[in-house]
Amino acid sequence: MAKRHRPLSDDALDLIARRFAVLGEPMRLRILQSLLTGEKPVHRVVGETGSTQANISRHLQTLANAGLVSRRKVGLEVIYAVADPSIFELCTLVCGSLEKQHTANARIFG
Amino acid sequence: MAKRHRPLSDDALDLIARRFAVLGEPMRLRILQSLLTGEKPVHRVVGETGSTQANISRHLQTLANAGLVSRRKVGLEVIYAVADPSIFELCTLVCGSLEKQHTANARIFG
DNA sequence: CAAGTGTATGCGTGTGTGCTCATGTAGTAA
DNA sequence: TTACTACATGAGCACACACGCATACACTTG
Repeated sequence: MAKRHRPLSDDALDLIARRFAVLGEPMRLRILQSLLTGEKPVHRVVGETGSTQANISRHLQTLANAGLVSRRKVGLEVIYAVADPSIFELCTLVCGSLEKQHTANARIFG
Repeated sequence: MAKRHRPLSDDALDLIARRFAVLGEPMRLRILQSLLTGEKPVHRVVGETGSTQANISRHLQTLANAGLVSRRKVGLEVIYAVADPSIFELCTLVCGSLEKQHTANARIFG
């Protein structure tokens, strides 16, 4: 621990930014939240998110390309699952930060 | 701790996604990395990032609107500083995840 | 006042991408 | 084979936004 940070290369920053960008779409977060309760086929994610099958399929592909979800074919269905649990740590961190901002604003404007 | 997660509302997911999106631009990460070594005026960030003054100014405004950096005017200069240290925890988490993916890929393709 | 420095912003452009509609592809079952 | 289900994908549209250029604004100094 307490490792001193050298500045990251531009390529590294591009990769990090890319991951953040993938998580920066509300629909994809909804998909991940749907997968939080367990792996499921596409049509179930479609049902839980209330979006189009085409749209969900594309977002799932984006998530899979980023290595955030895994793909497994079973008969007719393609079953997706969260492949990188760090996602939820990230969301938890952001939630905490947002709550802190909110209470700070409440102190100012409340 | 070990609080069970209720599903987040769509509004909450929008806020979280917004924060990820703000961090999802390489240039903004470079700006934050520049501010990592301490608060500094705009023109110094411009020098360290090698981008345009107009561009940096706009990105800094985006970061400030998201509450990630603070703004402080001193004479002619406007001095920005990181306002939310959780940013770096987020980046550290992502870095760890990316490294893990990389070594996994190395095992497969190496 | 005028001149110079440091930031912000209006405008136009190009690019990326989220969404929908329609169609294609794979697998199952009759 | 045909018919049906589950998923992927091509085409087109619309919108957001990163960027550069020029200009406006804020502040200091002469």
